[in-house]
Amino acid sequence: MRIATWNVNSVNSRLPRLVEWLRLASPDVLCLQETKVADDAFPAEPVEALGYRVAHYGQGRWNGVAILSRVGLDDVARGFAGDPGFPDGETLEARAVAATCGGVRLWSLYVPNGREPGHPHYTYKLAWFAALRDAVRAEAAGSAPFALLGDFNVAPQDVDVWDVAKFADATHVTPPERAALAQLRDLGLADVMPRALKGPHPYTFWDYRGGAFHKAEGMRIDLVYANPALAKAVTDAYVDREARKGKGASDHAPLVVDLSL
DNA sequence: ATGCCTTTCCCAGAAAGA
Repeated sequence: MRIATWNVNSVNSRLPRLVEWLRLASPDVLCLQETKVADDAFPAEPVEALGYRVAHYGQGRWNGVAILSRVGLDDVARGFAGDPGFPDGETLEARAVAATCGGVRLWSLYVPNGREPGHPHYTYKLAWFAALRDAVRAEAAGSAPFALLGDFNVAPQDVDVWDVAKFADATHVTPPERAALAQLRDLGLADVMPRALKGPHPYTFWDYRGGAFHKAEGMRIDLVYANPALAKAVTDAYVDREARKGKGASDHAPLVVDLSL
């Protein structure tokens, strides 16, 4: 079974590349983030033509997450209890969707950016992590394979950014954000470390600006956090940086995990 | 270096991303 996660930065803008990549990589399940469409505007037809079913949770201009599966799509959950919302609990954002696919429980996550330390969005990011942890605790502890996949918007370690000195006073590397990841791992989840297809670092994101991709100025912020039942089944994991090349690419590359369940 | 690019809203330029 092949599962994958990809922040596509607009599913409509990325549709030709998404269809091409589904054909090339042939994942059984693909988690998408930043679809940037409402549920009724998701371009399901070309995806369904390839044999996938779609669970989408979107809201239009921003955010939006989905799970595409050709091995079943059961018990879909949109959002989670305790989501703090932004700017308040009256305004929930479409950042989490879950489904059970072929007996594997998977969450597609788009963690809030945080903008800058001390910003209300940063406070929201940390609260969102804490609520997510509580919401998935029981599923993670079960005997069935389980994983959180998506754009976590945190680089777990200094080696996960191209130059940590450039991130002084910036989000994605602060101790509270990394502590939020550690608290997820404390649920018994393991960071499924991908191999890089080129170079030493399995980055998953390169900014559009300044030729970052060609200068290898990337970040590993798209992650797969797996419980023991899933982690022990991993046979391979890699970042498909080919998908970041050329015109019309997302600023994120897909992260692929192969399982022998 | 207060940007660099890309996307959305929708047609002008702001907001957001990370």
